[in-house]
Amino acid sequence: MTFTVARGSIKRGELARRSGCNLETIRYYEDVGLMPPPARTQAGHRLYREDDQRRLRFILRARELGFSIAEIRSLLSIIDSAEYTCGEVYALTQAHLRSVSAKIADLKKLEQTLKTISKGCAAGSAPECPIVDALIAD
Amino acid sequence: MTFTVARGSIKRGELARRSGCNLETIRYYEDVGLMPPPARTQAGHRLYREDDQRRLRFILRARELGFSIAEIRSLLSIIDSAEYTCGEVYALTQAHLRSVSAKIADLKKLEQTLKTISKGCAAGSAPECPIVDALIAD
DNA sequence: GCTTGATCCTGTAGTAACCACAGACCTTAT
DNA sequence: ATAAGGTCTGTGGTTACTACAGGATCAAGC
Repeated sequence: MTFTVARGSIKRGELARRSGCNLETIRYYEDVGLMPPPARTQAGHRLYREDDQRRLRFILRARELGFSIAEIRSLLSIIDSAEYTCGEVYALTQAHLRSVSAKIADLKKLEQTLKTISKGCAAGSAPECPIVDALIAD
Repeated sequence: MTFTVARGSIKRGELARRSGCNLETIRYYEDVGLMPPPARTQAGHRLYREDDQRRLRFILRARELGFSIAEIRSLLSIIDSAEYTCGEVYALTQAHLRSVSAKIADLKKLEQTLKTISKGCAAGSAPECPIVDALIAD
């Protein structure tokens, strides 16, 4: 007896190839509840449809934009609710934007400090190092 | 029989309080080889001296500046070598500075993208969301 | 019908940099 | 003498994956 895979359905390896996602990561997203448990073949092989592919694309893009798994879970649960409003998605996006901006500000301060403490350094062969001094000082 | 703790030596809790470091983190830094195994009391309680405190301050400051444990290990091994030269420390610092600057650049691009995709959003109650569209689009 | 190589399955362990807890032991003060 | 608090060790949890190991299944060729 032969079973044919449902029209348009693909297995995990193919989904990984198409999305550029790591094979194991797809299973991970299923484990943490971002991807729904997919249909299976008789033998237990996962079968993904068009909308699974769209959902994975969404997740991957959101990750690229620095959203955490928890944030994406929130985004998806909003979107999954039959009648989501754009305002909720907007609010989450703005919150994330604020945290990104804050991180940039922090790193800039850090960059400045690193520049300052390395300024006094001749990078020479002398054992006196203003960088080390700056790191030890309180 | 009574043993008195060596003059100036303090135990882990006191070191944590003075440095602002978490108690367990001190043990962690010992485990990963940033802090040397300290002297112990008869009962096995750790005893830290002045230079241990300086070393911990160095580590904590370097962490604040975003150096990884591995980077700090390198810095410390340079400094620990009897005759280190300032040039080596300088090189590591510059490398770190470059990676910080790169991270800033990345985050700025991200910030820009987030601003762009949320610009078209009215944050209204309509179920059409340009943010979601942007996240799904490839 | 059978073999071979690719793909798939599951569960587990590893990564970075910690933090927190349990259960035992020690110290200090009353 | 005892109670409170500090310290010890080992282990498990966190985030977002990635990488196996060992076994089952699939597709193709002979």
